[in-house]
Amino acid sequence: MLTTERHQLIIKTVKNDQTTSLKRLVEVTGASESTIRRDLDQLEQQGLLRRVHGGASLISSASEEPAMREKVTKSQKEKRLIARYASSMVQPGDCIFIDAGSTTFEMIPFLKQKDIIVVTNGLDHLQALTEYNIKTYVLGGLIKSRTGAVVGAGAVQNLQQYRFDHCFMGVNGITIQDGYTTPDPEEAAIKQMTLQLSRKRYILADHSKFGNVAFTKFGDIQSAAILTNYEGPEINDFANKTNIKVVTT
Amino acid sequence: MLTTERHQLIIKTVKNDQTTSLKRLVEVTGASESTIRRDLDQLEQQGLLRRVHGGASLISSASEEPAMREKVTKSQKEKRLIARYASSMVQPGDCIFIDAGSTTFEMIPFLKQKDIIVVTNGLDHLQALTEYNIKTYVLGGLIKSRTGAVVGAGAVQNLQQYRFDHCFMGVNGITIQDGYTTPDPEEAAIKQMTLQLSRKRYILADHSKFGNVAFTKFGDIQSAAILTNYEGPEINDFANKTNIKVVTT
DNA sequence: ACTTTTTTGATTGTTTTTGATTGTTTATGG
DNA sequence: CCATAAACAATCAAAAACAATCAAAAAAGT
Repeated sequence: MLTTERHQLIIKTVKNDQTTSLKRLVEVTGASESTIRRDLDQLEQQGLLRRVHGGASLISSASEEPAMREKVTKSQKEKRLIARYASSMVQPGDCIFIDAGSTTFEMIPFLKQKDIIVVTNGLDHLQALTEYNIKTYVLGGLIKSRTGAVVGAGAVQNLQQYRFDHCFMGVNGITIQDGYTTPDPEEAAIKQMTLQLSRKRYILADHSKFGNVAFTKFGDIQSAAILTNYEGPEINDFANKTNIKVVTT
Repeated sequence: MLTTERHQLIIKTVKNDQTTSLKRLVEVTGASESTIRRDLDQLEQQGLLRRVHGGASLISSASEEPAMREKVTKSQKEKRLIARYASSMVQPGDCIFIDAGSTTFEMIPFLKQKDIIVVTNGLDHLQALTEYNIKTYVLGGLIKSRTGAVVGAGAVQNLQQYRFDHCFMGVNGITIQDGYTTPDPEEAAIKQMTLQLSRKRYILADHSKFGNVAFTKFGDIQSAAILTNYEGPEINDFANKTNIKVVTT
């Protein structure tokens, strides 16, 4: 049986039974426990079901959109890999900031049951965070409708009441010369302030971000550590300036 | 039987019987007393039922708080009618506060192209507001995952930087004696502060809210105008205390 | 045909869940 | 008020489920 076939079968079974035991899935598919566990991990990552002790259940909310969830793109896989590594930096009890953006969004499933406090300016993140029962604060301020991010002077001010163990930021451009850059000055202001308020600072950037320069700079290279999957030759130049972790698997 | 399944079964049984003995739950689920006790602990923690000596009962009505998605379909037509009238109070250029909750949510489509600024503490409102291209500020603070509302001390503080032409609030209970009440003290604090910051104050309440008293009071009857579809005889008593508009069509 | 990569299932030790047992608290009837 | 029984919380060891690891099998690439 093909992996994708098996995934389909699992989803179908869970949909049908509302909640299904791992043993039953082993029976239905004929695969081993290990394989089913791996499958459930993946399917949960894709938001198609929820793992529970002993099996799997439907996603709690009625927001099940079987066809809506598109297939995982390549860049999404890269982002998820980086996000997974980033999440491993987070320890129980930490207070962290998660920036708006698609890369940082991928961190959320990996933060489940970490017993942490999250502050974010990404509206898309909120639903996911609360669904995973993660204690979440939203930054107050103007909503930039195009990106679903909270920005503006009020947001910067609101931010200053918090202090973070870690912050995880997205970025649009990284070069040695120009540091970290992003198109929107409003969002840059948030990022800049967040960097100041955090003990440990991480930039999440897939390979496509390297060598680009966007409109607004929000930090020098050395102002944060870089988590990436970029393996180009210039990596060493960056490594001389700051911590950089290349995530490959 | 999976833990999740058993939890579902317990909730279903309690909902059905209003109050259930531990022994009965042992029979129904086939689990041991110890397990059921642990389950009840957890479910009580989640606010889904209340433990009593010998078993469990439904959450008492005063602090009951139906989850958001249950509320939506209930008496949506009534709410929409009230919400439409409420929206007609809003003039171009106004800055308004829209409270979290299903009734106020219905206002949003009627605010399209009004050229206004909206502040809200309802996460569910945000997506709708931005979709209608309404300039929106979100209140910063802790997210209460059950209702999707922003609450907490930070939120109250954050609120104080704003002043509103109008505020539109939901409510759980209205009586002459006890004024406006709501189950959650945290949300009540937000409502109370909002009332202070607004020039014109409106409570949106369908008929089911009249005569109820919830746990926390956030205002006297005269502290806001009431918009409702309730046509009972006591309406005149309320009318003596405050402005009340009965929306019928 | 051979190497490399991916997938799979078995095995490991660890964590979570469970039911029995303990002694303590609470309700109730005399 | 006391005695008694039921309900309770706390503890513990067994069982189930788990994540992590590894080598074999399958698939893909050369």
